[in-house]
Amino acid sequence: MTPACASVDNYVVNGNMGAMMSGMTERPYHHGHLRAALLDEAERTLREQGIDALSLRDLARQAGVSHAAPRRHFADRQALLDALAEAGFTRLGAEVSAAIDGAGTDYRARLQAAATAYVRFATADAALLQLMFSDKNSKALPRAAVGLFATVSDLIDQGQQAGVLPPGDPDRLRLLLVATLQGVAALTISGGVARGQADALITDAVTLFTRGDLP
Amino acid sequence: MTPACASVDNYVVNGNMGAMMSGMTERPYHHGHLRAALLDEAERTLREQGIDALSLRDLARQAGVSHAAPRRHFADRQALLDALAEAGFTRLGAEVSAAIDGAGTDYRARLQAAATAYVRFATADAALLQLMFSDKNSKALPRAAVGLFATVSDLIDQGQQAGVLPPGDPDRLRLLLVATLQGVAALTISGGVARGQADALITDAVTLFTRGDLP
DNA sequence: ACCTGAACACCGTTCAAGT
DNA sequence: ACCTGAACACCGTTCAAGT
Repeated sequence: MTPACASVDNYVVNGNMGAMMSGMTERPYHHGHLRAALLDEAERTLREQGIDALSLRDLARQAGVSHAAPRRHFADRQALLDALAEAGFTRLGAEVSAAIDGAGTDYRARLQAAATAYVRFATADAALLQLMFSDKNSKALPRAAVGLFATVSDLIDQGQQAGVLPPGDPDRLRLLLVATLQGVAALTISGGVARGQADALITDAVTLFTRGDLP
Repeated sequence: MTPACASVDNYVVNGNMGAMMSGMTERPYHHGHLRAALLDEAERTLREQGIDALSLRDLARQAGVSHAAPRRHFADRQALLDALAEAGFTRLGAEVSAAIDGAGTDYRARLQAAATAYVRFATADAALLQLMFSDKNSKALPRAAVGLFATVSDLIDQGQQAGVLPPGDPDRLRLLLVATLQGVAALTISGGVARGQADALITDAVTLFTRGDLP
């Protein structure tokens, strides 16, 4: 469930307020994992409570450090958000890639699997996806999204070579596909479409791109 | 600094005439237009500086009232954002509708005009569009977006009757079209595609939906 | 190198009181 | 009915100082 920060998990601060007020003198903390702990906790807060609930002071509190300590690892709040977005792109790219690899050889099935993985990520981490596509990291986006775009590009190439996708500039087709997936995700997140409708939308999009007959 | 409140011309003062003095008086503000002035200024701040720069206290300051005065008209910050989103949907619906009406009789031209109007709105008011499709107003969305959805539904019906759009469930086709436009807008806003690319993307989307040949 | 504690300016929200 | 002023709790950011 929680990616990143895998090998080092021995600190386990089950942070709650009163536990470290007084009494036992547990202060060996230099903490050691502060950066990873902050990112981990931030990702969960983002998922469970949205971006408005994400506060540097609160994260520091939950990590058991002073409110100024995060400054060593993130210059400001935006730097933390940028790091979250970057990690999000890496994970999204990996999940889409894994979905394609596990989808067998039929091209439509592979395309459908990629689209489904994308929308699943979007609904499970709506706030994160919105952060990833925020206009604030227009510069950081391409750097972290390279893997995802490469995966989709390969998918486009395969489809065109197999004659299942329409011919034409593969870059434009890739952008259109990503845009469509992003739009389906956005509408699903915003409540414009329900869950079952989302699956139908994905199917329709795949059908449209592969020039099949819409139902 | 500026008095703002310029484009407000159809508010109605219900039985509060005593507060409005004839002649130009600068000071005796009960203000009279506070709600409209706040919305006006908020929309501009949103456009020019983004949602993070939108503060109730700042809006009150610019309107020349105390920081607690907005409370009379908006229960909290979220209520203001909801009102902005609702007004946004109304305006977006009107602009798309006008674009279609002014696009002549050729169906592809009408579809292209609608798509262009949508993306133009999205790039001109990026923060507002993100607000409109935020997951926070999942309930308020359908109410205000009805006009827009009806316009797009009409467009779908025309296309299917003319045989230019593929047959099938018009509701699903409408969702797919809106999702595609939303995705193109999102990618354009986030900097994933440039301006000229956006136009090409729109053209490709229209071509795909109308089953023409992609370039 | 990493972290603390105090300080500053700002914010949203509440509420008694003014007019 | 509409608005003010003070108050509260919270926030991001900065900086001298601790270890």
